[in-house]
Amino acid sequence: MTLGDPTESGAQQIRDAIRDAIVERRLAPGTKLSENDVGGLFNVSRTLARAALQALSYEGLVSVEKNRGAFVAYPSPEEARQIFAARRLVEPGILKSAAERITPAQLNQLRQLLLEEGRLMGERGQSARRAEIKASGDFHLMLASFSGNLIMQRFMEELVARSSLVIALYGQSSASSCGHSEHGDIITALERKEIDRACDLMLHHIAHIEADLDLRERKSFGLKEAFER
Amino acid sequence: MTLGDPTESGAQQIRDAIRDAIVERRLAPGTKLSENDVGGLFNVSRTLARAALQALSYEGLVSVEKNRGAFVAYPSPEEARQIFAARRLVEPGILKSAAERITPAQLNQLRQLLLEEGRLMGERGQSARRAEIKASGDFHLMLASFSGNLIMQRFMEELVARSSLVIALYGQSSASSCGHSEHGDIITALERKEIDRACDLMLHHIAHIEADLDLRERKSFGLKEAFER
DNA sequence: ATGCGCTAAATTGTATACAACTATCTGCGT
DNA sequence: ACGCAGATAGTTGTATACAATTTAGCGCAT
Repeated sequence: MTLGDPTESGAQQIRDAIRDAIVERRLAPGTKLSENDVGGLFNVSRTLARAALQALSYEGLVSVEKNRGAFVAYPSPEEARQIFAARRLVEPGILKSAAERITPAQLNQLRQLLLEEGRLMGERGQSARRAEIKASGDFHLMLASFSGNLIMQRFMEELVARSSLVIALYGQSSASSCGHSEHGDIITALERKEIDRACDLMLHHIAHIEADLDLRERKSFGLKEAFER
Repeated sequence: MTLGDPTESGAQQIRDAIRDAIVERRLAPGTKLSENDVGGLFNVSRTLARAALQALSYEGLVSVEKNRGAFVAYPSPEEARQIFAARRLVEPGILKSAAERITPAQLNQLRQLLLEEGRLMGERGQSARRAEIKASGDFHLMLASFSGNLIMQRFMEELVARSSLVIALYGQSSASSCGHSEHGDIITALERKEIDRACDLMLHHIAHIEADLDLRERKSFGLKEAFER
């Protein structure tokens, strides 16, 4: 996706690794992320670990409490509501912008992603489930990248990542696959240039995801288990 | 010296101070911000200076180049266009959300801000001009805060701050005062519960600001600027 | 002068050291 | 057993030290 810097700095790599772990739910909300442990895991000093955690806090994925340390964010129900309100507010506009400039090749990319998503839906197991979560988010991110607006793209990356946290906390297990057919419907509307309909479908899609939320407790992996393979 | 929020860490204070300086145009785009200088200015070590600069880079106000240091962001014309595209995409939704929950007291706050803005417009001098810029941005930020969505509020803070940079670079001098009456029109529409009209006015307002920009590629500095620092 | 290669100075990248704070444990008194 | 003061260990906050890289300066050949 972003091929700006060929060499990602140390802290950025760590940030990305932890973010993936959070988004793919290997790290549960509320998990403590001590600077020593993080640094130890990646064989770097606390300096870089700390920088990575700070970066994640700017994205809303980690909350750092003064003199107490960093934790995987544990969004409140109100926060969750605001995250989805933001998505409802923003995604139709992104979709519209993307629809105006989308190419057949890009439509094909979306179809391909949908296929992959469907394939993963059929499989069982934690790892397939994680990949499915990621693919589902990637659909929205790909649309954002097609909008041609890097700022909105980055904002969507933040919203999708935080949504994953919310779903991890409050989502019901069967919910995540619900969106699949809706993704397909949106693509179809895009192919037919029915932009308003696509926006409408998107709004309903987001509403459906949100409607499936409910309070729920999840058990967490420890930090070490999340990264050892 | 400052007996502010004790939870605000040193790095955050420095970040806020530098951000204010950038938004109020006391620091010109492209200005080098060396960690030593920043630390020296605030009597802290490079550690905190670096953290503050990193934070600002996440907000898009500072660009850090690997092994080269941090500079006040110098948004390209394309970046400028995307910033305003993002605002057009987002602000109508924010306005709508705010309109649905706004109270008479809050409408009054907006009126008050408008008054202050008008007062500053009359004055001359750099400092009044900076205050005017700030007040103009505060109008949009206040609306965002009335939307009740903290995430959108933070996003708008970023967009308004970056807009200030863009206007500093590409704005024509007489332009910034244009928006004043439009702010008033939007408030009036809000008072009359004409939400769609308010959104329309907002879109035109943003378009007007953008239309006043001279988005020509200024790839190279003038010779004078290139050597002074 | 202009351009090139080299050395020296300055700046950033990362690790370590120390200070400040928090959390945990211990031992005592009740 | 319970609660609490104080010691102890562990964690974070900040400063400093060292390594890696860039930038600036200088001499030299063309």
